[in-house]
Amino acid sequence: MTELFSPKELLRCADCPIRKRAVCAYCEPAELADLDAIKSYKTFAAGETMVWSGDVVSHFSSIVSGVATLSQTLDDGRRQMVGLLLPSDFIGRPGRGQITFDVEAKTEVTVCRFECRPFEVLLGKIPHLRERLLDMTMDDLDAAREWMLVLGRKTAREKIASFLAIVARRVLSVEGAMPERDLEFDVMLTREAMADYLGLTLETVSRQMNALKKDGVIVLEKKRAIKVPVFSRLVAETGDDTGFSF
Amino acid sequence: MTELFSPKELLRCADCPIRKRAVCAYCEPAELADLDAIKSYKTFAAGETMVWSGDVVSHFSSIVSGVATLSQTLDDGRRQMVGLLLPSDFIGRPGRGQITFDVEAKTEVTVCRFECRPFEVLLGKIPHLRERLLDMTMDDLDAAREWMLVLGRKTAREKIASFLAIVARRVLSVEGAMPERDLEFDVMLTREAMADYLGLTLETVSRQMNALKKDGVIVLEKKRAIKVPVFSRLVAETGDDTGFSF
DNA sequence: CGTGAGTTTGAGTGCGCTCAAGCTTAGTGG
DNA sequence: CCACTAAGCTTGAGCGCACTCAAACTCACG
Repeated sequence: MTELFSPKELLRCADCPIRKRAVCAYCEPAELADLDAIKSYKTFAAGETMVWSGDVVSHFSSIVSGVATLSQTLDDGRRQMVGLLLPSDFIGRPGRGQITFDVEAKTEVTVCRFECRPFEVLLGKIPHLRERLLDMTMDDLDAAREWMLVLGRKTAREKIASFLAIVARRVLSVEGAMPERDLEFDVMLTREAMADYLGLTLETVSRQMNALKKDGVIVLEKKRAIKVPVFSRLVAETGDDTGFSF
Repeated sequence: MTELFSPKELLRCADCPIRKRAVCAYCEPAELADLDAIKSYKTFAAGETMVWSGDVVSHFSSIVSGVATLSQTLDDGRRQMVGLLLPSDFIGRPGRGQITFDVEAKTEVTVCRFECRPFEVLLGKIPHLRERLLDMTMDDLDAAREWMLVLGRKTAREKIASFLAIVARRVLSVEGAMPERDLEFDVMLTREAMADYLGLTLETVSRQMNALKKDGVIVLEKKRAIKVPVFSRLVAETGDDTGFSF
C-alpha cells in the first residue's frame, strides 16, 4: 500500500497495479491504447491539497498509490469527510468542470490522470469506459449511503468500530482474501481525520479507540497500526451484522 | 405533485410528466419506442413498502408521481433514510439483482417500470440511456455527500433548515423557477420520517420546527404545509451559504 | 536535546435523547 | 351530527453522551 511507485515503471498499462479495478478495468487492449495516449502521472506530497473546492479542474485522475480524502468545510470551520480515496478510485466528474469538494493527499499520492476534454471524448467512444465509470459511481453511492447510516444513527464507539471494519475490508481486499483472525493493517489517517470522517471530535476518537483497546477488541501497536485479533468481535461492535459492501 | 395520474393517460411517453428528467430524458423518439415497448405502470398506496431490503427485484422503476423513501434499519430499530425519491427519480441498480434498502411509498406513488433483463439489454443498445443513468447516479452521489455534511456536522436547528431548503428547491424546481419570497410547499413526510432523514428523534424535529416558526423563519399552516416568507432567511439558518446542488 | 505535530487524559457543560403526558386532526360508524 | 378512535404532533422534565476547553504526554526529526 505504502510502497512508492516510480512513474517511469508505470508507463505500460499492462503492468499497472490498479489495472483490474480502475476506470479502465473493462477496457480491451486496443481501447487501453487510446487511454494510454492521453495519460500522465503526477505525484503529490502527504498533506498537499490536490484540488480545492470550487476549482475548475483540468484533469480526471485515478489513484495509483496512496490515500486521499474528499471533504467539505463549513464557513465556521466544521469539516466533514465525504469520501475516502484508495488506489483505483476515480477523482472528478465528467460532464461538469467544477469540483465541489476538497481533495487532500493524506499520504504521498500518485495519480494516473487524463485531461478532461480528451477523456470525455473517449467516454463517448469507448462503451467499456462509461460502463465501468457507472459501476464505480454506483459503488460510491452505495458506500455513501452505508456511511449515512453510520453518521446519522451510530454511537461514537460504533462509529469507530464501523470505520475500522470498513478500512480493514477495503485495505485487505486489495491484497486478496480477508482472514478472520489476526488482521493487521494501517489506518492511514490522523485522529483528526478520523473525526472528520465520522462526525466526531478528535478527543472522542482517541477515547473510543483506547476503550476498544482496553476491551481487547483491537491491539494498538504504533498509534496507526491496528491489529484485530478476532474480526467478528470488531464487527459485533459496529451495531449491525449486515456488514458493508465495500 | 399530488394530483393522481390514471395509467391509461400515460401510455404515450410524449405526454409523460417526467419525460425531460427521468432516465429516458436523453432518448430520441426512436429510442423511446424501444422503452415504451417494455414499460408498464404500477401504483402503490401511501404507506406501502414497495421493496424490502434484500429482495431480488424484478423491475427497475422511475417515479412518475408521489414521494418515496430509501432507508436502512439497524437490528435494534434505529433507522436512517438514505434517499428521498421524487418524480423522475430512478429505483434499482442495473447489473445487480438485489436491493439493499427498503423503499417505501410515503404518498400514493405511481411508477413507470421495466423488467430488469430487457432494460439491461436496452442499456447496452441505447447510449443515451446509459449516459442519463450515469448523470443521475452522479447527481445522487453529490446529493448523498451534501447530506453527509448535514448528518455529521450540523446542529438540530441547522438540520431542519437544511432539510426544508432542500425540499423547497427540489419540489419547486420541478414546477419551474424558484421565487425568493413567499414560497409555499408541502413537506410530504411525517415528523418521524423527517427525523429518520436527519438523524434526529421526532421530538427534536417537532421542537425545532416550532422554534423556527416562533422566530418567523417559517409559517406553519397545516403541520405539513410550509410557507417561507424570505428564502434567504431560511438558508441563513442552514449553517452554510453555499446552498445545495439539488 | 529541542521542537512541533499528533495523541492522550481530565473536568465540566450542554445539546439532543428518553420517557411520559397531553393535544390535534382526520376518519369511522352509530 | 357527534362520539369514538388512532395516528400524528406538541410539550415538559431529567439524563447522559459527546463536546469544549485545557494541560500533559509521545515520538519522529532536526
